[in-house]
Amino acid sequence: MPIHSYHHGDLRRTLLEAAAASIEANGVEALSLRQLARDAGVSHAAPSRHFRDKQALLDALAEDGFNRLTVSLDEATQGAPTTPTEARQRFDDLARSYVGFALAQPTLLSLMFSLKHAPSARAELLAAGHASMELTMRVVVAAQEIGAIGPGDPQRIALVAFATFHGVAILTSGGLIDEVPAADLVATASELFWNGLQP
Amino acid sequence: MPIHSYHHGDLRRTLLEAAAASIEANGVEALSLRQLARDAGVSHAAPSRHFRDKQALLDALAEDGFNRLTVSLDEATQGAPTTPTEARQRFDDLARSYVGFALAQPTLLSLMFSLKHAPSARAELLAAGHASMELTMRVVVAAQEIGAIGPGDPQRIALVAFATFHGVAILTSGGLIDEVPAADLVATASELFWNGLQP
DNA sequence: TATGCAATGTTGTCAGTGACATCATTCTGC
DNA sequence: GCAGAATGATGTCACTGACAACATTGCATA
Repeated sequence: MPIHSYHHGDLRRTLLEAAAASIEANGVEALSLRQLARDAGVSHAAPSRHFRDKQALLDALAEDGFNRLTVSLDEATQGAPTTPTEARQRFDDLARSYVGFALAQPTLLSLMFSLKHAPSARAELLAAGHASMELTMRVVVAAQEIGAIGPGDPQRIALVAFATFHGVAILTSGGLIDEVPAADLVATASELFWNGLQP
Repeated sequence: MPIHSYHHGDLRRTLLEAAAASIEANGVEALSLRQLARDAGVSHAAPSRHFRDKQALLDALAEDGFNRLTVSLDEATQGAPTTPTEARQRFDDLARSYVGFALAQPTLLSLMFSLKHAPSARAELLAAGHASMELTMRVVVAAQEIGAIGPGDPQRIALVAFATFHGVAILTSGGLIDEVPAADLVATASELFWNGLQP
C-alpha cells in the first residue's frame, strides 16, 4: 500500500481503533468523527462510507468490545476443571479477567451496556453479548458436572455471576471506591458468590 | 410568580427535570442545552447561569440521582430486623428497590456511574454515592447483629452486595436479557448472595 | 425607604460538528 | 480491458456549546 493512495486501505479498522482510544481518553461525549477523519488523514466525509452515522460507529465499538471481552474470558478459563479447587480457580480467573477488562477500558465497557443502540445493530450486539455470557455458563456447568457446586439452572446462575462481575467491574473502574482495593473486592465477590453456590 | 416575568423563578430545577426526562427518552448524547432552554421558555444562554457547561448539568443530574436512589433504598429498608427472616427480607427489599430504580431510569443510573465527571464535581458525587452504599452497609450490619449472617468486614460485604445489585440492575435494564425475567434474576441474585453470607 | 450590587435573563456571535448531496478516483469481477 | 461497485473528496447546512456584552430584577443594608 503506497503512502499516499487515494484509498486509505483499512479506514474502518483505523477509525475503530482511534475511536476506542479517544473515548477512553476523553469520553464518548467528546468523540468527533471529523477529528477521527483528520487523524486518519482522510476527508471529513470519508468515515460515513464505513459508518452510517456516529451511532453506527459506537455500535460497532460496542460489538467489538464484546468480542474482545469474550476472547479475554475464554483465554482466562481454558481447560475443564477436574477438582473443586480447579473449578473455583476458573471462577476466580473469570472474575479477574472481567474486572481486568473493565479497568483497561472502562468507557468501552459502559458503552457496551449502554442501552441507546440503533435497532439495526441490536441483533449483532445481543449475539456478541450472549457469547460472553455463554462463557460464564460454561464455567458454571463445568463446576456443576464435577459436583464442585450445587445444582440449579446454570443459565440463571451464570447471569447472576456475570452481573456480579459486571457490578464489581463498574464500581472499581468508576473511581467511586477508595477504601477497598479492587483486587480485594473481586476476591470477596468471588468468594461470597462461590459460597452461595455450595451444595 | 407572574406568568411572564423576566426571571423564570426556578429555572435550575426546571432544567434538571427536563434534562432527566430527555436523557431517558433520547439518551445523553442527544441532550441539548438549547432545546432545554426553548422548552423552558428562556433564552439559549440562560441555562449557563445555573450550569457552567453541559458537563456541569450532567454532574448535577448524577448527584441528584444518587440522592434519589438513597431515598428509595432508605424507604425500602425501614425498621431494624429482629429475626433472620426479617433480615433476609430487608436484603431482598434493598435489591428490589435498586433494580426498580434502574428500570425506571436506566440512563440516569448509567450516568451516575459514568466516570466522565468534572473534577470539581467529584467530591459531591462521591459523597452522594457513598450515602447509597452506607444504606447497604446498614442492612448488612443489622443482619450481622442478630446473627442472621456470619461475621466479616461489613463494608466489604456491603460493597459487593451493592455491586451485585448494580450489575443485575444494569443487565436487566439494558435489554441484554430476554430469557430470564428481571424479577427472577433479582431473586436469584439475592438468594445466592445471602447463602454465601451464611455463618 | 432608597440604592447599589448580585443574581438572573437576553441578544449576538463564533467555531466545531454531524449529516447529506454531489462529484472524483480506484478497485474488482467478468 | 471495461463497467460498475467501493471508497474518498468537496461543498453546504442547520444545530450546538461556549462566550462576551448588555438588560432587568431582587435584595441587603445604610
